[in-house]
Amino acid sequence: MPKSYPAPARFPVTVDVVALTVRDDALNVLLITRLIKPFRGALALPGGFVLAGEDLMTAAGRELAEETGVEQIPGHLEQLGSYGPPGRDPRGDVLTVAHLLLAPNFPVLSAGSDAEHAAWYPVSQVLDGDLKLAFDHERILMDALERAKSKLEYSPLAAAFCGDEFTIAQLRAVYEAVWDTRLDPRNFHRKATGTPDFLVDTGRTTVGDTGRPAALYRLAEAARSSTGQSSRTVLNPPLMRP
Amino acid sequence: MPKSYPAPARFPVTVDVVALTVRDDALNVLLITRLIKPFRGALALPGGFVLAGEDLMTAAGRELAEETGVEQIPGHLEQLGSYGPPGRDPRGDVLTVAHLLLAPNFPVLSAGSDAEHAAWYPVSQVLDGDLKLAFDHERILMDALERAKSKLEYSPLAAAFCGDEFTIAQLRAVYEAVWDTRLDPRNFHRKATGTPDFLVDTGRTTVGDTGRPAALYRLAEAARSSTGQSSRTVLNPPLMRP
DNA sequence: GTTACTTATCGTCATATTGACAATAAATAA
DNA sequence: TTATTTATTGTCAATATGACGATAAGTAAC
Repeated sequence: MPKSYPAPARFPVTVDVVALTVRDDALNVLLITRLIKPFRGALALPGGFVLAGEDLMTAAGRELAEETGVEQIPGHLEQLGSYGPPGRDPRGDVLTVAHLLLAPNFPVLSAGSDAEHAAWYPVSQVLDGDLKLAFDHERILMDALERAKSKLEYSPLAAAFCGDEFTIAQLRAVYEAVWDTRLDPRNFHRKATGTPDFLVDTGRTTVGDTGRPAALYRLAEAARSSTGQSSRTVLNPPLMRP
Repeated sequence: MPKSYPAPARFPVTVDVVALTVRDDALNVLLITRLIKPFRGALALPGGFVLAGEDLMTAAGRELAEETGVEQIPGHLEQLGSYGPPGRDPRGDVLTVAHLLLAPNFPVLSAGSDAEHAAWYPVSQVLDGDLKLAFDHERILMDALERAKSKLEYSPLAAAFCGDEFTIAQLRAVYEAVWDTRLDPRNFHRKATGTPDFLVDTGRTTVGDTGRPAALYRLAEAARSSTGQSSRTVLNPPLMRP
């Protein structure tokens, strides 16, 4: 690619992770409290520098692991987009590749005193302006939210917020939290169970809860293989926001 | 974001552009013939190094201009995604931020002998294996194609392939070329003209062509403002692939 | 045990959208 | 004037959606 004349500038490259989950029927995002120089004490997305020879997705997973203590990537991780370099880090031109993690509510390591403390925060607090984020992380979060919302429309990725098995109501709660709307339980049930290649009935049901036991479903195999960036829609027709 | 221990590696960063257009009812991609070291003589996506202090989108537009001679960005440019660093460039770890351009059929500069020669190539030739691309550019192209296909479903971006004014048939030809399918002209007409905030009738028509003159439309103002990455769907309900 | 309550699931119906295809409109070509 | 071509308007059945009634199957209260 180089012509020859422009000096191939080199940039520090970081990966950031917008980790989303649903806790208490509300969408939450994982944030760390910065302990060092720029924006010290402020909240920020977890992330860090990409190491030489390291894959972007790997780096994102590693940073997530370092700052939360999770062993395996606990949900669906995908690339969101790249930001910068200019004007986003007071230390200079830093390019960041943001990632999106959709995961079940996993516990974050209660870090020791000198590690950056990670915790879940309701997204609504950021939207309301109650929480300020460092760098351009608020913008990245906004892009992540829009991505997550639209992903739920055309892909089976809502299930990434649930465990391996889940009820239709739990799946609906995910849609309601991410979209910040209420959905009719009966119509949602019809749509979710009626969409081909989406859910399979495990035959088992919940027990002990109040109300009628709910059937437990899992993602269909066809929906599980939605790996790379360029996976074809599975939800057809899509499940659109009201 | 840095802990302190891992040395913040710096990477050369390039931008690549997957420029797509419709020529003779077929989807084409802009490729350059490499004149230098790695993959010399092979076809590749236009692109080049990001300069210090330069914005990614700006860099993509600049590289496109340098290699085709276009003055202004001739269509819709958006970020596609980032690739690498490891294992994609024999010269070392290079991170590339791929971009997607959807544009009308614009003429490329017939470059002099020592400049990299850019030209349109039917995408089908790449898909058929008749053309081999340098680096991981084939994979990037595949991702771009899937992105373009899905963009046409829920955004008004098909119009980016047309000029300022266009007929319904021209718009349909875009969908047919990108999706590689045939669409019923009558149903398409109904859908395109019936979708709110999509098209506005200019009142004028084509002249001189064979057959009945067609009404000329332009993009509605609401659809024009679909700028950033996170623009909300305009086509609602979407126009899905068959 | 019954009865009340709660959540899950099935059913109904009007409306909107889609796909298939007939018919008409308005130009050019013969 | 007639044939040909492309554009545009309709029709109709099948499908999907939104609103909401009714039933099922548990737990909680008495």
